[in-house]
Amino acid sequence: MARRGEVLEFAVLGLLNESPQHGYELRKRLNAVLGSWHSISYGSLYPTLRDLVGRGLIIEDQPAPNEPGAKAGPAAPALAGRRAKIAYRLTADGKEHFQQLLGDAGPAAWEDDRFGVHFAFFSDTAADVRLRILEGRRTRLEERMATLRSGLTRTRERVDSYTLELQQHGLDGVEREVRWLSELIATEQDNRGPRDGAPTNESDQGAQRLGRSATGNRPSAPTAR
Amino acid sequence: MARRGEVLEFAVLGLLNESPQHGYELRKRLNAVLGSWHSISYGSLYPTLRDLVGRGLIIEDQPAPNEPGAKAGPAAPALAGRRAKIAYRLTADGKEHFQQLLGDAGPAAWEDDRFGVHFAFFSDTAADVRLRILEGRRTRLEERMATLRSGLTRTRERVDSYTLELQQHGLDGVEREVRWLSELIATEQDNRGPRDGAPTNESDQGAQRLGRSATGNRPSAPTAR
DNA sequence: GTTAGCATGTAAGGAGTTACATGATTTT
DNA sequence: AAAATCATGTAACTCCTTACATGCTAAC
Repeated sequence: MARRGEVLEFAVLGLLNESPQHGYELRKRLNAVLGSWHSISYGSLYPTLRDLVGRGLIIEDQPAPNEPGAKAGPAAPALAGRRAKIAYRLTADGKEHFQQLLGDAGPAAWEDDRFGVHFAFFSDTAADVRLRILEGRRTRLEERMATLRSGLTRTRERVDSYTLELQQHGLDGVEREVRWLSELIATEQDNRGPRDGAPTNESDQGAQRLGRSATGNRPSAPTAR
Repeated sequence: MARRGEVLEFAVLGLLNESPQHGYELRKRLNAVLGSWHSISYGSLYPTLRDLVGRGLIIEDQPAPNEPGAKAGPAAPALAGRRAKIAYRLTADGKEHFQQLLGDAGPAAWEDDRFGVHFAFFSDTAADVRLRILEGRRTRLEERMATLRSGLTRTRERVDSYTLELQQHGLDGVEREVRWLSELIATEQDNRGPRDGAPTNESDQGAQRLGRSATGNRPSAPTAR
């Protein structure tokens, strides 16, 4: 069944949940959401869209041509013609499916590849789910930190300096990630702190002031060090 | 021609350049060298080995049945039998090819995927090549930093806080990477500073004291170094 | 004498990319 | 009218993983 990439699928549903769009537009937004690292290509996007259509999660919204002539319609100005833009939007099933994905706070949500997408749609995610994902992610990274650290103390003096440097740099990176998550978690807890567990409303506050105050990194001028 | 992954191939050649090994061992070392992130599977490794054999870069060294090949193991296993371990080692061609890969300081060497492997074998790399790779890498990342920054100032206030936070975090990460590279570059230049351009010897000093002195991150004692 | 771990391999397929092919719209 | 850019799509291929299949050796 072609089982197209789950991350890509999730991201597409999320973007279409915000507003209907056509493929070309979608791709650009996608590359922003999924980070600057790996950029999705059309050869990947369009088959995914077709797959989602096939499963009834999205539908193609062909902006009504003047004459729905399948082939030979005369090109009316603006948005008619034989090869019009295809705007995709979520079906009811698609919305439901997306909400279900959003609600998933299980281990899958804090894997390396998945976490980014989940985070990208945190504004649409329930506060408690956000918190559990952040904490799960942090635990996962703390485990990795422990592994890296023991690896480092074991191999110290046994490998050359560059390898050591690389491993240390990797460890530093993970530590930085953990600090970041801890800040986010603290912010989340602060914001729901006094008000107790009751969620205020659907897309609640809490995202409004993730002030990047005393982070520790980025001390002053960014480039001119 | 099956053109197996270039990174994997490079790493295998590099490890076999250090010492002949068999596949199982190789895989573990590989996962250390390539970082904890993506771990190579046998389904990937063995075909690569076969490919390298086919191209005459490595050969299979089947240890003679009742002659143990001086295995430096916990105990001395008398290994015999029809299905013995296959130790791979570089041929003359393989050594030459690896040296050629090591000498490449071109753009390919500072791509995301390639840089790590190049760095892992820096001890075997000429000092000037090291420097050019580090500087190229830094330039690449500075470009990315600029892109991210302009993206951030453009979209600020237009996207939700979580997306912003994610983008800012990504930018911070790249900045950190650039600082790291700058330190490494400074160290490299210090070490060859007085002595001018003449390389001292094959696997020269310079890697010996990459002191992670005043890095700025890792404020206190991480492991008790 | 059976479990656990070492060791080598293969077949199928997943997740994407590149390169190509085409057409529509806007800008110069 | 040419060029650039927007827009959609396909075929072939790459690189890697999963799951399987096999057999050897050490330890309990």
